Amino acid sequence: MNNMVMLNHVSHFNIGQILESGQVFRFEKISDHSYLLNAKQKLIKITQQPDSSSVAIYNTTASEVEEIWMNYFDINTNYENITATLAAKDEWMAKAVEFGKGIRILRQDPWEMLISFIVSQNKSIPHIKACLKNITNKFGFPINEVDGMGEHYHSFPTPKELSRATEEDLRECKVGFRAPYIMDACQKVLNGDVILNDLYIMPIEEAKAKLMTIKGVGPKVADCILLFAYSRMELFPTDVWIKRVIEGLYFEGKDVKLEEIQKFASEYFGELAGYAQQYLFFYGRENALFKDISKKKA
DNA sequence: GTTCAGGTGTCCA
DNA sequence: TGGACACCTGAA
Repeated sequence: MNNMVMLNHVSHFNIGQILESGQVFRFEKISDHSYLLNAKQKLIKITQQPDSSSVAIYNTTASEVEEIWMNYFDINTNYENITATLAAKDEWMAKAVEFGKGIRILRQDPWEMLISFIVSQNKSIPHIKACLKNITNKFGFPINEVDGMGEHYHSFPTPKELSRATEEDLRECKVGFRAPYIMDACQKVLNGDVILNDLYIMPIEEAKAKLMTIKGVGPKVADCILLFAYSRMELFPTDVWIKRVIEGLYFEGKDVKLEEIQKFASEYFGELAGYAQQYLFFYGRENALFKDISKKKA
């Protein structure tokens, strides 16, 4: 792959941690320090040596980096204050931040996040990735080939492209009972019931309610979309993993209602709740923290 | 064979 | 208003 652009002196950037923290699905690890990332209708390879502040992006140009990837990777946000503030909360946060200090919250495409997190419900991450690959292969258009990869990659289908899919088509992509949800999302976006670009400036509760008019979008999926596409950092998407971690760390392992966890996160982490969620999720999942709690309670 | 996975819609008290 | 329960699918 040619056309390499080097990013130098990037702090709080670890490509492995960024991609493995559960916010993005269309990537592959291709070697120890290299990842292939399919996003923004591009295919790039990213290579970063351990603990290096230099990041090599292949198959791109300086102007693309300026126009697309700087924003996508949120390079201009200074994570120094964010990590320092969160680490000062308590010793667990300090550990979580230290463990995932190279995490950044990406600025991804709202439509792709909408479909991705509809698919994500009640699925494991490898399965989510497989379903999204099926969908892109079937309904996206081919993008540039990669040397020696022997595989064609496809862009994420637009609402119009995906609206061609029948329920049967979608079930062939192994999305199961989520097929009608995807069709409803296509329809509401295409007919203007939900205008994704409007959500950037909409009050947070209104934006969330708007997303939840789509079938298959509940509070957790809406929070993920608003955090990972719209950078609404005050949100704290609460899934089974993060629920266990919060219960384990801050509620003595007791079963706590969703609302109570959200209330706690909002009061304790404030505007940084979304970042805290990412650090805790990554820390909790990589270390399988409190994985047994739900079993013991049952 | 059973259970569980980054939840949500539906039904019923 | 809130608590069960089912739901595609496939991996463990």
